[in-house]
Amino acid sequence: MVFPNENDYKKQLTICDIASKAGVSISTVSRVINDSGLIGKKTTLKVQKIIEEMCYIPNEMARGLLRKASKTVGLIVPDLSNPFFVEFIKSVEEVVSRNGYILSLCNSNLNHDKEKQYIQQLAEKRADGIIFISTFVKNPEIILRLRDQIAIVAVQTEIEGIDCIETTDYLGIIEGVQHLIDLGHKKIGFIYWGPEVKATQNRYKAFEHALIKNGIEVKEEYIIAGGFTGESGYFMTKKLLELPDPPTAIQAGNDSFAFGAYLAIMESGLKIPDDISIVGFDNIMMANISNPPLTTVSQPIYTMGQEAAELLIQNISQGPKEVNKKIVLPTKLIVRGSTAPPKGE
Amino acid sequence: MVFPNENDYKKQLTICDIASKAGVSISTVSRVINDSGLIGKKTTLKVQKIIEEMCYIPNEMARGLLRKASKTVGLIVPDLSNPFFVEFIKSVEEVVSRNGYILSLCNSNLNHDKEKQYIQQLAEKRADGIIFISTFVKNPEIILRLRDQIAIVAVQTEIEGIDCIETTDYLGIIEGVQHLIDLGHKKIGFIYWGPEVKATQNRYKAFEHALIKNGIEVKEEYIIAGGFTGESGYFMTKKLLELPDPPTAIQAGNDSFAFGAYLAIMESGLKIPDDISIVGFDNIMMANISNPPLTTVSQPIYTMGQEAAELLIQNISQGPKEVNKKIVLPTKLIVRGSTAPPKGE
DNA sequence: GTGAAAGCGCTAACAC
DNA sequence: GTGTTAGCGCTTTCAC
Repeated sequence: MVFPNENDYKKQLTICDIASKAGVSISTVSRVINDSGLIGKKTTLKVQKIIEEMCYIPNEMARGLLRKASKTVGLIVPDLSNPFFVEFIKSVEEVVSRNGYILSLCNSNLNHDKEKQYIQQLAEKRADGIIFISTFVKNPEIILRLRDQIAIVAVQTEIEGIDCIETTDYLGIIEGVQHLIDLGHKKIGFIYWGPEVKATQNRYKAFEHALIKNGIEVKEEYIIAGGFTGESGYFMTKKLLELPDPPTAIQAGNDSFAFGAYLAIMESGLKIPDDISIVGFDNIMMANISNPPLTTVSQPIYTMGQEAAELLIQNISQGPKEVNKKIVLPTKLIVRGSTAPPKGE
Repeated sequence: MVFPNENDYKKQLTICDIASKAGVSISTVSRVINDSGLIGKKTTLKVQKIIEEMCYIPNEMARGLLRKASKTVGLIVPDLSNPFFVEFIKSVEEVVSRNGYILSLCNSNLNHDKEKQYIQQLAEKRADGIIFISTFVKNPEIILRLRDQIAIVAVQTEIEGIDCIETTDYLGIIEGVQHLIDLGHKKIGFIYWGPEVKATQNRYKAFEHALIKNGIEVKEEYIIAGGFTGESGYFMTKKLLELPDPPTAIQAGNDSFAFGAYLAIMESGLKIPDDISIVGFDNIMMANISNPPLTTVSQPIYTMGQEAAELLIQNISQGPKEVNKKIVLPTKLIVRGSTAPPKGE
């Protein structure tokens, strides 16, 4: 180690060093840094020059302690291997950083304990706000209690008393399934995360709804839950294909699963959409460039991130409100090349 | 607003509240929280119960001010739309969070000013460490100066005096290009970020080297730089295809560009690999499931992230060392379906 | 215009 | 075992 004394490393310049070097008081330096406009031009210039020369960097922790703000917002996502969340992160990061905040990224991996631990950590760090997307939230009380200290926005996760960004995903799934039915499909599979995740539970109900509305029996073996990793779309589809009477079409709970399905189908020697049709959900970038291009239900990913971040920042500056806000964004079916009538029609 | 007085919101419980409620001193509470083992069982239990009941959350900013540690590490990436970086982030996040740190994600978008601003912000927050990957780093002095205060690890970016994680990417590109040459290609295009980014500059040199070694002329019009957004692979390839005598094969600087190339080629009605061969670089997940599967040079993405994070954490606890460490990880050509001999061979 | 001084919430000697 | 006290680096009244 370069420094024999552990404390020499980490010895940082403080406002006092600048003050004494400049021959002024620390309050003067502080005022210059925060350009309060109260300090004379000459002093200001002198202090600024010394700060520059000595490479002084203000300590945001000390500042934050006093101001009760950390200029940090946390973002808790369930799965980094799903491009949908990455595009969401990207748009949140953009807004947040433009407003001077830094993003703390927390990947819960759909693990409830990890999620809880992250919330605790963010609270200890006194994050100014937290955005959740598609989470478990088994214990909403934890979040509700934080609400008085930390601004919170939930995306695709309805929590009583918390502002949220939703989409018309219920209708979206119905549209997707209806498209399949209109093409002539009757044996339709559904692959999704599972009922534990609020965001997808809703989509399952929509799937059921669409079938029932069209007088099609809901077959339990066509519904596969439990996709908690990146490749689960692949495994869920394999299960579907191994069925004695496999479905002729699959509605996926998200595009990531749809592409997992692509792989399983390619492997089994079947052709999309000739042998089997696929409808995705989200409309991630890849949906457009895959082969065949994916028919999917689009969600306005970019707008969702933007709205979430803007709402959060607004909440940070205004404190908790009495009525909680809910923004609903539209979904839309986009027909591309992965859907066709079933064979023999 | 719920709270008429702005200060009531944000009023947080402190160690003092707990102490007075428990009828002990604040140091006792502090000791219980940090389970120093010095406090009697009965007192410990009593204090813990009160902390639980009152939902007290320690203030990490106050703690950090004293301990000179923020339990935060920053990660600066150039482009979130490239899956390579996302996989990298994922593996860094995993290691970092397992060690009790929180990840501050900074997307520079290959913008030099933004990168600089992020570094400043992370320094102000007193991040315990920073990981850079494939950055500009126009002014290494800034980083070098921070080195005494903040642990730093650079990935695919050599900076004098900074620990780094490299791969044999020079050899990797040579292997990729050699594969193309061995197949019979002589007209080979190269699409990459550009010479400003150190990580890719190196790959360009390797490309040149491979051609020269085989006695093939380096044609300037076959080398396209300037891919700074997600879709640039697409645009760069279009330029290549519009040439009067277009290349029969393309070596891409990364897989993201390779898939942009796929799109441009599909659009122009050509077939991969029949009409044109593509070699990627990175071996992102998608390379395996694309159609055709992408021949590419793999980098051990997951290991790179892991090694970077572990090295950083080690540096954090040990302080700067005299000799800087350099870890070199292997690349490997993976031949899949996107390469074939040129037409008419 | 500028300085002195009182904390922000916490940890860690140092006492007893 | 537990309490007292002195700061960590900064902002912000309140003086002058």
